[in-house]
Amino acid sequence: MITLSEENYLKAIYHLERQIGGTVSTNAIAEKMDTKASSVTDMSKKLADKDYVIYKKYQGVSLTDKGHKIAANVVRKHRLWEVFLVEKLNFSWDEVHDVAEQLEHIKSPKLINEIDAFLEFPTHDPHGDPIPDKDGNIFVLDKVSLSKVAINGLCTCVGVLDSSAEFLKYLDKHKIALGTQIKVVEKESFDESMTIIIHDSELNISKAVANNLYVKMH
Amino acid sequence: MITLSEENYLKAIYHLERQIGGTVSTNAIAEKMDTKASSVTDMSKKLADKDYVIYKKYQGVSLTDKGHKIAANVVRKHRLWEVFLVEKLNFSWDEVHDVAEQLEHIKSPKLINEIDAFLEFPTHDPHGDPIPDKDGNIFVLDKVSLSKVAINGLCTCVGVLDSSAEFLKYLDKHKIALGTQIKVVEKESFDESMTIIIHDSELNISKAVANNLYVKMH
DNA sequence: AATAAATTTTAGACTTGCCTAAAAATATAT
DNA sequence: ATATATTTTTAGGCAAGTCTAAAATTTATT
Repeated sequence: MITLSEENYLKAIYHLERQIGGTVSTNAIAEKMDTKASSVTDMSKKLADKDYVIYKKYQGVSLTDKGHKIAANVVRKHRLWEVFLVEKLNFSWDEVHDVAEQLEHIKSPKLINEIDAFLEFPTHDPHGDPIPDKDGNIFVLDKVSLSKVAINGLCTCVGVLDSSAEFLKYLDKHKIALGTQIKVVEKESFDESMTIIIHDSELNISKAVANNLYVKMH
Repeated sequence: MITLSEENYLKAIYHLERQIGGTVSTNAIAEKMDTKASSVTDMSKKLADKDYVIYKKYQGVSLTDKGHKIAANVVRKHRLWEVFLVEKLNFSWDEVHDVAEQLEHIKSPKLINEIDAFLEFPTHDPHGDPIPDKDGNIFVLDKVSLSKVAINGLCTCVGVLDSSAEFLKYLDKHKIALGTQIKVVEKESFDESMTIIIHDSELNISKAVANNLYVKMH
C-alpha cells in the first residue's frame, strides 16, 4: 500500500518531468516539496525499492510506468475534485487548490469514477489544465502564451501557467476567465506590457500577466 | 494542528461515551480501534496534554468540551459524506463506510458547509443515524428496537444498530429500507424470532435482526 | 587540469504512532 | 481479607518521515 508522502513525491516528480522533460534532480524535488535534499534522497531510495522510479545516485530520478500511472491518477483526482468544487459547490478557482490537495489522496476507484460521471466527464480543470484519463493519458490542446500573440491577434483564454490565488484573483478582478475573448491591440516594446480588449473595453497588462495566460488562437 | 490518529481516537471515545454513558476505559478504546491497550495509554496522555480529554491513570478518559466538539465535527462530516455518496453518487448504504472514513478527515469548513447545503441540510445519514449540527448537538428522534414492538404493532423503519455491510445487504435482500412500514404479526417465544408484514407480504426474522432494526411507532 | 562551488549522499538524531513484555494497580472471588 | 484475575501502565524498541551536519561526488571556473 502506498503512503500519502509517497504519493506526494510521485506527483511532484510527475510535474517536474513534464516541466523539465527529463530526469529530475534531488534539489528540484526538494524545492518543489519544500523539504530538504537529504529527505528526498531517502525517499528516492524507497520509491526505487517499490519500483515507482528509477534512481541512480547523484543522477536524479525518473518515473517508471508503474510510478507514472500512480502519479497521473493522483493528478486526475486532484483536477476532477477541482472541477467538482467549482461547478457544484460554489468554490472560486483560487480557493480549490488546498482542498483538492487533500481530496486527491482519497482511495476509492468507485468514488472518483462516479464524480467523473457526475461532472459529465470533464477534460480540463478550472485553471485549464487537462485531466488525465484512467490510463494516465492526457489530451493536450494547442495553446500559446498570450505574450506570444501578435498585434490584432484574436484569441480565447484557455488556461493559466501560474495558478496561485494571487494571480487568479487578479484575473477575477479584471473579469478574465476561461472562455473570455481577447484581442491584442498594442504591445509596448519598452516593458513588454500589452493593451488588450476584453468585454469591449481596453485593459493594459504587464509582461508577467501575459506570460502566465494561455490562449487559443481563432 | 490535530493529527489523523488523534481524530480517530476522539471519534472512538465519542461513540463509546454515548454507548456507555460515562468515562471510557482503556480496553474499550483498544478494542474499538483494533489496537493495543498500551497504545491507547500513550495516546490518552497526548490527548490530555492537548486538553481534548480528561485522563486519570487507571480511570479511563472522558472528552472535554473542546474534544467533544472536534469529535462531533468528525462524526458530522462522516455522516454528511455518507448522505452525499448515497444520494448523489449511486453508492448503496453498505458501500459508504470505508470511503466516509477517509473523507471525514478532510479539513475545510467551507467544503462541509457547501456539501450540507448541496444536500439540503439532511438530519440523518443513510443508516438512520443523526447528523450533529455545527455545534455538535444532535436531535435524537425517539426510536425503539423492533424486538420491543408488541404483536399488531405498526411502525416505520428509521435506523439500524448494526451497520455492517452483511446486515445491510440482508436488509436490501428483503427490501427493508429506511421508511419501510412494518407490522408485527407474530412472536415466537421459543427463539424470539418474529413474523412481520412488509410490502404486503410476510417475512420471518430472527431475534438478531429484530434487535438491530430501529423503528418509530405509528 | 586543478581548484572552487554546487549538488547529493551519508550518518546520526528526533517525533509520531505503534508494538511486546513486564510491572503496577484495580477488581473479583473465595 | 487474602489470593487470583483482569486491567492498565511503564519500559524499551521499531518504522516512517523528517532534520542537521559532515562527507562524497559532480559541475563549473580559472
